[in-house]
Amino acid sequence: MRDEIKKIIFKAVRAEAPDFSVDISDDKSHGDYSTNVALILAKKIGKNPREVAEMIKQKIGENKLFSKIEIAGPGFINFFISEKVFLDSLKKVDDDFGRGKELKNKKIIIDYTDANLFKEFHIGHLMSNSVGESLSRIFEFGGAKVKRVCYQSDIGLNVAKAVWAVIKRSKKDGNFDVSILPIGIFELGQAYAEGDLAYKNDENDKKEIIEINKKIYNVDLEKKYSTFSAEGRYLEGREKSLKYLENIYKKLGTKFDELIPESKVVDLGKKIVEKGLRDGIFEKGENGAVIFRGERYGLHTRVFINSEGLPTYEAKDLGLAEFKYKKYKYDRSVVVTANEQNDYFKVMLCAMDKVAPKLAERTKHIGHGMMRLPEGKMSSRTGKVITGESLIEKVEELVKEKIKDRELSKEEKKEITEKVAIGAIKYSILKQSIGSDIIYDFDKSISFEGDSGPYLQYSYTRAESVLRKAKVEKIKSSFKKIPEEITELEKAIYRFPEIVLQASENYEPHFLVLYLTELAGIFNRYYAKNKIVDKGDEFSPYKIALTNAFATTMKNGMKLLAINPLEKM
RNA sequence: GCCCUCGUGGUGAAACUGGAUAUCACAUUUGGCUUCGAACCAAAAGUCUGCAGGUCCGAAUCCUGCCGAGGGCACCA
Repeated sequence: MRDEIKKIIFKAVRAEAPDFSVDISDDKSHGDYSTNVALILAKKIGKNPREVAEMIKQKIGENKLFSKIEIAGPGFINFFISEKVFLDSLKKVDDDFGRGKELKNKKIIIDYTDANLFKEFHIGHLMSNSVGESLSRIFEFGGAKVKRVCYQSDIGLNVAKAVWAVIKRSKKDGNFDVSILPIGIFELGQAYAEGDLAYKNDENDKKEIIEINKKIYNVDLEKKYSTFSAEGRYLEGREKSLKYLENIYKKLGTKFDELIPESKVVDLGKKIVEKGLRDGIFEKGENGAVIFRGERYGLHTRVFINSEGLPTYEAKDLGLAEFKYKKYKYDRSVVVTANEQNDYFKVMLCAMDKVAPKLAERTKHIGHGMMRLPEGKMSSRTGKVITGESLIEKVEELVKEKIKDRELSKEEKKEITEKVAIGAIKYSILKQSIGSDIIYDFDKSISFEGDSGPYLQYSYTRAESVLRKAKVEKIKSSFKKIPEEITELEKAIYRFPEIVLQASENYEPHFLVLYLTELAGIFNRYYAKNKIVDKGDEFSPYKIALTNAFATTMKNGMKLLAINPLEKM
């Protein structure tokens, strides 16, 4: 509708059209949509805005889309949409309602979660996953072909540190002790912290870790190694980590098309940098490291190949981009990480722009906010983290407590517990704009009331419950008899496709969250005021149709957030 | 020291990217389940947007300067 109105205005003002906006009015008395075109145009041609608005209004004349056009305030033009428009759209609501075409035939590869093998899955990964999964679904709904990938670190100094500690722990008096095998995944997180500490504090340990790092770089994943070798320990831990992560992804509703291990892009990245070095894009710095002078572009210098001759994260990222492109020939590549990497990405993308401009052009980095503890930053280096799992478990406990007296089967309770908990967490992450941090305060950030995941789920469930009752009472939905005046609910449902588009264009799921929360509120108010299933009411079939449209819209929207709709809760 | 974010009722956020009377939720106070699910609804009170200037018909949003918080700045990812 917004575009429709824009077109109409364009037609009315001809070539004079300046850059103007058409907005959804937030105040009912200002109509459904409003535009500032007259204000901007007036400035340009030096006339009174209200006069200009009047002129435009005359030119638009009659249009069956609008029931009324008004000029208000300093010169806004307010459009009142005719009820027929809302009702026509209401009739079309189905599982595809909201589906767009703006990304039709576009191939998008999206990279998110990026958990590390040999480290625990912490809240940051949970955030990246929620954001990435939601964006993926939004892009798909907009018509894109989406490939979900997860770039997982399975190599590099961080891994070497963990492996070093694991080796140390599985030794007794200098020899490997079989009884200490195998290592649990929880120990891996601790192993990393331990290895990191040793790396900093002990020169000898540091040397050993660097040795291990080199060995890991040369591991052949297809080959078998002795369980007692560094390579063997490494492969075992790798296997365990992968399984552990797979479970979590499943619970969160993500199915990756491909898990790309860091080790796969190492050589590719190194080659790109070496070529760039010959072309003068990179240069040799102190100690023979290959660096990129970001200062030339207002950024900072970063090391791409370290003095040991090993590619760093930056080189690997170049390799990763090429790897992805070779495989998927994407039109757009989206990378979701925490915002602490924003500056890093600027430099890396700047370098990429020099060595592979086509890829850099198509790449978009999204830095999501970080989950912070009230007392400061979480760090896996110090072992001070909240794991994703422990958070989910904690929330599940609360849900269990809430539904313990409900008459539900054991299976139902299990499903509800899990889905409500995940929904609550996802909501709390997605409700604000992507870049801003969340202060992790357990009681406040994960809520079941008001602005919350369960609020959405509850409203949907309630609507479903009403529809079930309608079936029992044998009242069928119908648009034959429509009340004189339509309500806010019809209008709100109508807006859904525009909101989806807005979320897609801005890479911002929170627009959707805000909208769905409002939609749920409108339905709940409607529900409180109206008896929907009522044999004595001639409008009952229409109310049921409206409830049905609401439920479908809600379901479509929740799916885009990867929050599960529930029949019962 | 340099660079990048951000500062909005007591708390957490929003403001459709420069628009109309700054929204929403939590918490607080009050009212509503013999009637389709009260994880709900209704009502009250509470912010003129860190501070000081500037641009504009119009600023939470843009510019300048302070104050405060967070992040990043060569061999971690």
